[in-house]
Amino acid sequence: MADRETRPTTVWSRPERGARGPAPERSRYEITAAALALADAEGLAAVSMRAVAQRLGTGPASLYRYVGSREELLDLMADAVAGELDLSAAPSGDWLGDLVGLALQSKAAHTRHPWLPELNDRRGEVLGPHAIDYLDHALAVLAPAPGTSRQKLEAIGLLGGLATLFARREAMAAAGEDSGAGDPPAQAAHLAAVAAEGRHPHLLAALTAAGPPPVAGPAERDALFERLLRRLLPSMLG
Amino acid sequence: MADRETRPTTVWSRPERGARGPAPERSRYEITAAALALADAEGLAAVSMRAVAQRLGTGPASLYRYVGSREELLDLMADAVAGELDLSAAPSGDWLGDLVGLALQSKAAHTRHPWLPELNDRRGEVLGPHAIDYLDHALAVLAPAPGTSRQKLEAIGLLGGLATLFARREAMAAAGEDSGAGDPPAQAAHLAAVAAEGRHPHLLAALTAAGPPPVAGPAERDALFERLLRRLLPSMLG
DNA sequence: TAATACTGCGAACATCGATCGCAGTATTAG
DNA sequence: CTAATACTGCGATCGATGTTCGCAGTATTA
Repeated sequence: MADRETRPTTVWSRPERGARGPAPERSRYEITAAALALADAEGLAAVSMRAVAQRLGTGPASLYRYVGSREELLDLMADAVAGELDLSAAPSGDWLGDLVGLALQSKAAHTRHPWLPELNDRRGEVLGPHAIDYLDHALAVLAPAPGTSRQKLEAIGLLGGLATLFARREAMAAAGEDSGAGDPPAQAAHLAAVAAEGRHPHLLAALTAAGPPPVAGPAERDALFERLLRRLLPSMLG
Repeated sequence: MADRETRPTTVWSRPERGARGPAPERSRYEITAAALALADAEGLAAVSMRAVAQRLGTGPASLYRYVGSREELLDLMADAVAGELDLSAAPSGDWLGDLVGLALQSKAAHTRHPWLPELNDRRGEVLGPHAIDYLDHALAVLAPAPGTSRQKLEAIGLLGGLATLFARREAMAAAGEDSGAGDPPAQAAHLAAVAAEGRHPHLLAALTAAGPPPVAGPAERDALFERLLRRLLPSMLG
């Protein structure tokens, strides 16, 4: 009559191992690390249960003793990245500066793990322990700031989104011509060809005037990001 | 000796149909429309070649006469949404106002098609004809604005990213409690439980103080978005 | 009229996430 | 000490997915 275990919902609400049988030969951590390495090396699509299993020298079915599904593994990966952030610095009182520091760290994490946006786009994202630590830390930083709790939570959420956005744009700029394009040689050539047809005069002008290489160093990029945040955040917490 | 057709690269660089055989029974447009309807109704994951084919009353293999791969179909979908934007209004001279108008349209499109971010997160996104029209239009709007062509292209790109970001946040807020969570009941309960353990005092305080429902209407949301843009864009084109 | 280049599409393949069930092992109960 | 229990590892397998092959039929070209 017990209705079939409706759902423990998240990885973290289920115990890592039972208390009865033999000791597990692997751990969630080990599996998550393998998945992270795979994603960093070959992209998120390369993180298949089979590939992760092979990397650990076992069969795909074995992984399901540790994670309930691939989705759960992705949740673990996201939380592992959240755990990479350094929250050890105590709030300094300069909440804006502290928050900007968090944002820069977050942006750096996205640069380290370009597959993060793809991960976060899944609906119903789950907050793991590290993400919760981050949230609490950010709220601690914001304690001396004005604004309601709801405003602060929204500001923190927006902060993460902006870090993602800027990291993505910087990655694109680094990979060649910008303007929303992807592959520099092919895409730029295609754009130029289309523009040359005459129906897009402004595009043509912009492309021919593009002239000098990007030259914007990472420090400049961070500066733009920081300026935006310093302007935006106070206006959200009035 | 011809090296195996390296790659026509995009859907649009390949002719829609050959000149020899029987007339195709369907068209790229028809297929794209079916895919769009499916995505709107059941999400992007529901857009499988089989599902699209079934919706058109044919077999999966037939679709490959129109698109080279599922990826190309996704490109077509993205460009179809770009085609939903109304670019008929000529630049008014108030470039900031015109640009904000474009951004609001873009945000609305993301609200209409919640699967758009998932689409755009694929690397190497390809600009179709509608996207190119949009780009040229935005550049036309920016003609009287200060700044280099590169700055303008970057501003336009950032604009799109911000529209995506805000649309996502609004969708989350509409779907229940915010704070970066997904499923309101389960996730909020889980958060509260964790916070109650005592190690996250600021989170606990924020959650218990959350009090009144969101109440922010869509007009207010648009206003926040617009304020941000009006402040940010001029500083990017100095 | 013959050659050609296309169209529609059933059948099939590789790969994916996930489940089942069995053999083996550690814990617990009596 | 023994039996019952609840776990672990994992080969075999399932259903779904994107994609390809090859054939029968059709319109265009020579």
